[in-house]
Amino acid sequence: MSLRHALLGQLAGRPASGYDLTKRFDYSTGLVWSAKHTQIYPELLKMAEAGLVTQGAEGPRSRREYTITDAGMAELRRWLLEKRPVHTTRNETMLQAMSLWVLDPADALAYFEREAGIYRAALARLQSYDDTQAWDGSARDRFGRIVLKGGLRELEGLAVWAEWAAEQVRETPGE
Amino acid sequence: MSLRHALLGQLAGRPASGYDLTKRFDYSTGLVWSAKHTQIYPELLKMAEAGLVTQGAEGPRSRREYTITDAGMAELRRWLLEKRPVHTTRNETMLQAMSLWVLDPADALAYFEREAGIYRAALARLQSYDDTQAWDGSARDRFGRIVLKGGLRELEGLAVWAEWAAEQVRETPGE
DNA sequence: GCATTCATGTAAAAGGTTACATGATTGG
DNA sequence: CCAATCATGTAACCTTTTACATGAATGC
Repeated sequence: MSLRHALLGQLAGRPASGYDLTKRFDYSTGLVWSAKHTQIYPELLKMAEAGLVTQGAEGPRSRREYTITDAGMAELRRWLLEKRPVHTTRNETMLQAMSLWVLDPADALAYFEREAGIYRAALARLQSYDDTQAWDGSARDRFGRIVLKGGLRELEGLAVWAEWAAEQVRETPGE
Repeated sequence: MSLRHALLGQLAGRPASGYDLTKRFDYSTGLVWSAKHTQIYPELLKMAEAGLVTQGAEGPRSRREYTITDAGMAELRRWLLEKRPVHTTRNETMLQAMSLWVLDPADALAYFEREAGIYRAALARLQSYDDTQAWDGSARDRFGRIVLKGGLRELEGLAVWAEWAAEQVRETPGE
């Protein structure tokens, strides 16, 4: 139930609505975990039922802000201390890359070049997000920064890999 | 429907049984995509119905080998050429890392140290797999090697990141 | 003979995506 | 006034995991 804990982690910082949280899953949090609003709204309702969050007063356009409770904070801590993270990764680019030998080398080359471009663009986008962030020295900020640096490193690694892969295909075109 | 194409990609190299494929998802293929036998067996049956693979004669212990058909190869190529890979990643370690500021610094430090150890161990395991592989010069092998190098790079990046994160926590222990 | 590995499946539950649906507020 | 954005939700479907279930062959 990682989505629940992802939401608790966000709400531990400050109260937020489902809409706010959805937007965050589109950029900062989404770097690391993804979720759609169709999954977030029902989950927040269930979390309120379970007493992990409380619904505040309704704002304009029936905006509902959720605040984490003591029980919610306790559950978040329990998850961090007890639940070992799952390390299985899913990388659809690398999954496709494994099978590219069935294509013409020119198509495989185009594949890696396109992917390299996508990774470079994502890297540039995240870099500029990093640059525009006003980092205070709070603990929350420091850990946010640690994760962001991890994301930057990861994207750069993938970009370099895709570029190297393209080079490999270029160097050995025929069988 | 990535599982279906992951299986087609494997079968494009040589025929295999559900059991063989399951084992591969535990190490080589599993680096990039994961699946359990409970998902693989029904999927192979559906793929046979769809004419993408054919079931060979039964071996000992009702072992069933599947061979890719021309239609299966065509579908694999179509997927590689037309389906853009999904780039959303899920990294539960980084998801937890975002919230570690709610814990005592000592617990956060222990978290990163443990993760660094896990990544180093996974890296060593994959490195030795790489070393023991007898790479021929075939196209299939070359692309397999490209993906393996990508996996090594990724794991090393994560190990270095976790070590750096631990260092960050050590350097700024209090608020 | 017995433990391990090989080998295949089903069913229920959980997690996640896509399609559908609605309405309020803000800014130009 | 009108477009864009804010804001919330349901239902159907697909994907993935967990639990249950069974039996044959191999190696010691």
